[in-house]
Amino acid sequence: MSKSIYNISQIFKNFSFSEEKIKVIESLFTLKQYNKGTQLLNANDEGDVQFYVVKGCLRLYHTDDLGKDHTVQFGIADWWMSDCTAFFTETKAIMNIEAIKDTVVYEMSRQNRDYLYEHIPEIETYFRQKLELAFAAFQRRIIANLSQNASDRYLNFITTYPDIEKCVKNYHIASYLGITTESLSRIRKDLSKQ
Amino acid sequence: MSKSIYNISQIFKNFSFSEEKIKVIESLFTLKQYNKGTQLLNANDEGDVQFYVVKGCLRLYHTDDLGKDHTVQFGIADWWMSDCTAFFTETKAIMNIEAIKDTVVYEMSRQNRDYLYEHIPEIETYFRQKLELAFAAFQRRIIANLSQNASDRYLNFITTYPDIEKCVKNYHIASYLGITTESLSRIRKDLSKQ
DNA sequence: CGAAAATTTGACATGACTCAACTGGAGTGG
DNA sequence: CCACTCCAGTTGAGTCATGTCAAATTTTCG
Repeated sequence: MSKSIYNISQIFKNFSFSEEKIKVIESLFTLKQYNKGTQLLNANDEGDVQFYVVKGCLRLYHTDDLGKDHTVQFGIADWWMSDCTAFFTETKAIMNIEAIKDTVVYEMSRQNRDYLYEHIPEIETYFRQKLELAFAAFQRRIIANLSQNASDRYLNFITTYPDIEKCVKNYHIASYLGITTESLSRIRKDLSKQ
Repeated sequence: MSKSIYNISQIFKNFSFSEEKIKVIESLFTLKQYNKGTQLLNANDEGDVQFYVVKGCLRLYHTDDLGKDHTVQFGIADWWMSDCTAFFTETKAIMNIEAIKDTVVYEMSRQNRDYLYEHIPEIETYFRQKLELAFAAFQRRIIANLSQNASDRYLNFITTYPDIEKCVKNYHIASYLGITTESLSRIRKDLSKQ
């Protein structure tokens, strides 16, 4: 059996699983490599897969009726990413996921997740904790969206997620902040004056 | 022992717990009644309590530097409510919770939650599922905030949460949508013309 | 009924958008 | 090494959605 340079156990580094359990988990995750620009999920697909980012950067976004993109989340190393409405409620995807850098992921199907929940209870604890932190972060994002102007949201973003800023184009940041690229450009100009 | 008209088992209606387990759970939840206008949580409090709304309506909101309120969530019957950043990361509260109607809740401390996770694994499944749905809803809320104008967000809100609309003042809705009460008033006027 | 709270209205200000044009850099090929 | 193209980012002028502030009106409730 060939040994990958990537290892499942890094995902569950806070849990000490036996070799045996690791093997079970390994058999239910699929390691994949996507080139920059590749779509991993499209609206109306079955959204029955979750992605764990090992390396690179993914973008989760919604395309509205006018064809405009709106970025919901970026995903870099050690983040999980999915259209949660589709994945959790077993409906078709309403969002898209694309690789905005060459990216290595582990994919896990909903079916395999259910199997793991049943056979390795710690997995449920792991995902419960991940969800708790992600949900708390989204509550804070809602507050930022409601209470800050575009300039403050931009500053908030680049200080909260400096690692993401390095990966993404300005037009991605604009789409995440809910502003146009032109506005972001003007904001950056104003900030650089001071 | 007096029998309350409220019952823990309604919370876990999808789980069939033994009488014994129900008793354990019951001993770890505190039934409380709050009058309209009461603060259940204030920023800088220990945010180590979660509220399950039995009846009434709660509002989770953030107060910014200028003293303005921004509503993160409303909670009506069968919803859980907390400052998740505080509750999950064991930090001080950054949000406030108030009763906007006379409200009956079950309170559960973080400590009691941990006890339950350890002794009744189904509880972890219950909260994992609740979190999944709540997180998916927040992903959709982010999309709405990014892609819709104020009028569409208002229509979206009142059709998605008609039960909440009945409970809350227009200025609460405005604060949830991220607009002023004056703007909401004008939006309602325009919509009523058609 | 009367006071306080909530909502509406008007006049004006402003932050962000739109559209179009322009700049600059990265790559490509002759 | 230059010319060309493509993509990302910037700039300018005008517009629009929403905010601000003050006042009027309506609703709620003791």
